[in-house]
Amino acid sequence: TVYAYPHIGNWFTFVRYDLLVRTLRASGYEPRWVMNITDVGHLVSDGDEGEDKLEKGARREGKSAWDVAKFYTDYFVQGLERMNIAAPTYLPKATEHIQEQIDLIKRLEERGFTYTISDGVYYDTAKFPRYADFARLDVDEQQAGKRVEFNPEKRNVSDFALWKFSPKDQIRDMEWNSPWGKGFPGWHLECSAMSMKYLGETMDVHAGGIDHVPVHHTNEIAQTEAVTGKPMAQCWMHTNHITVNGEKISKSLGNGITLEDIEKQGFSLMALRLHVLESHYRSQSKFSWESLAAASNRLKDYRAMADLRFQPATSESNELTELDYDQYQQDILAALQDDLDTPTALSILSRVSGERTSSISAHEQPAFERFLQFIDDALGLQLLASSDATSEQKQLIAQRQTARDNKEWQTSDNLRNELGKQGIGIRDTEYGSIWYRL
RNA sequence: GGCGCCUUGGCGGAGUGGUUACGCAGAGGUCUGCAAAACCUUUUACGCCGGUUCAAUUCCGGCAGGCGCCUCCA
Repeated sequence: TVYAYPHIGNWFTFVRYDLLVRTLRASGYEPRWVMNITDVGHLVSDGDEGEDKLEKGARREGKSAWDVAKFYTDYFVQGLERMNIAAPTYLPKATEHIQEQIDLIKRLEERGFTYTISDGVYYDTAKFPRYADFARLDVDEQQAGKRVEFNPEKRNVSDFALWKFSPKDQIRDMEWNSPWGKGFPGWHLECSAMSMKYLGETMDVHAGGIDHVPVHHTNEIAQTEAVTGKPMAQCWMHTNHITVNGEKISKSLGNGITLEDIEKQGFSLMALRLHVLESHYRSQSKFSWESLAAASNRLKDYRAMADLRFQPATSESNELTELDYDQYQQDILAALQDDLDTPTALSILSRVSGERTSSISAHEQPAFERFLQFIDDALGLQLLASSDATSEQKQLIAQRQTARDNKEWQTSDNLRNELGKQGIGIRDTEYGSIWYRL
């Protein structure tokens, strides 16, 4: 929903979707990935009756709802790129599929699943007997109105709006004509309408946050399956949430850390990405600056390993034990294919980086580079994004070596400092001087 | 009130009925012109109480604590 800046909890989830796509690709599939943009507001009851998040956001920022949606949509798409999340095949917008949504309501209406009350057209969940099954809901025991005022016109507590009428005394930025009156679609509707358009009546995998199980996904299923009579998805993937200081992230708690905050603290977004992979998507995991720093250091090791491809390779005659990179690759892929077990995948990668700290052999270089390419494809850590040291820097390294050979320590240290200013560190190993990025 | 989840070493985080997860951090050492890095060694685990079992962190029950959902939310 594009009404505000996404926080890191959102990005955790998006990275996990990305891992699914990358794992499928590494396994020989070419998934069609649809990520829908909710650019028409949901109903809220933050005490502002008749307003929704987008309209509210617009008023807050002194713009129209359309401007707000566009602004945050653009920001979101850029964020996907910044986090190195594979580009979805389709990014359909709810506002561009109003007709499809109206058509879906018509089909539901024909089948007798709808009824109209003063503020909109509703879905009668009692007409869909399997309604509570998906989330194992105990609808009768759920306390209606405990947190939100219950609309007494609704037939059942769990009934939800398919089409909301615009308030009589108000002109909304976003509203459309429909057979039932001027208004706007309920927010569960777009997912059913757009998924059927782009993925057919049954999709292979439907992903989403764990929080959506009881309401949103339940409602999606009710809408879609009432019309198709087929399962909406073969498989559901629900990502758990992260907590910050033991609490969930929410705007009201003011702990919504953004990508900008991450960078402001001096961390790269790839460090954040690695941090996401360190926990399993089903687990509720914790975010802290300390653990992000740990991930950042870990990434530095991986990068130093990747940069070995620029260093002088050792001859084949030395004692460096050859590694079976293909085997490591297979093991990592197997871990990912096992319910996206990224923690295990990383433990294998760390084993390799622990073995390759100073040098690689000329003989294994091609396999090593294939391995790095696989890691970048599967995990998206951009290890191959770094470039070689410049020829000037390499010259300085050589000069320093000469100075050391002549025991001109002052000169040698000066050169090391100079390289350090350029972000290049030097380590003197048994294989010679190796540079790495500070 | 209803539904569900969690509790692992300094931090993060996997996993398993009997065998090192992994990462980060800490300590000591080797190496080094000095560093850095690397390498070696090292410290502390499975909330509490019962039960099942030859054996439980890993299964069962209870207790304590924490969290999530039942509003929009990743």
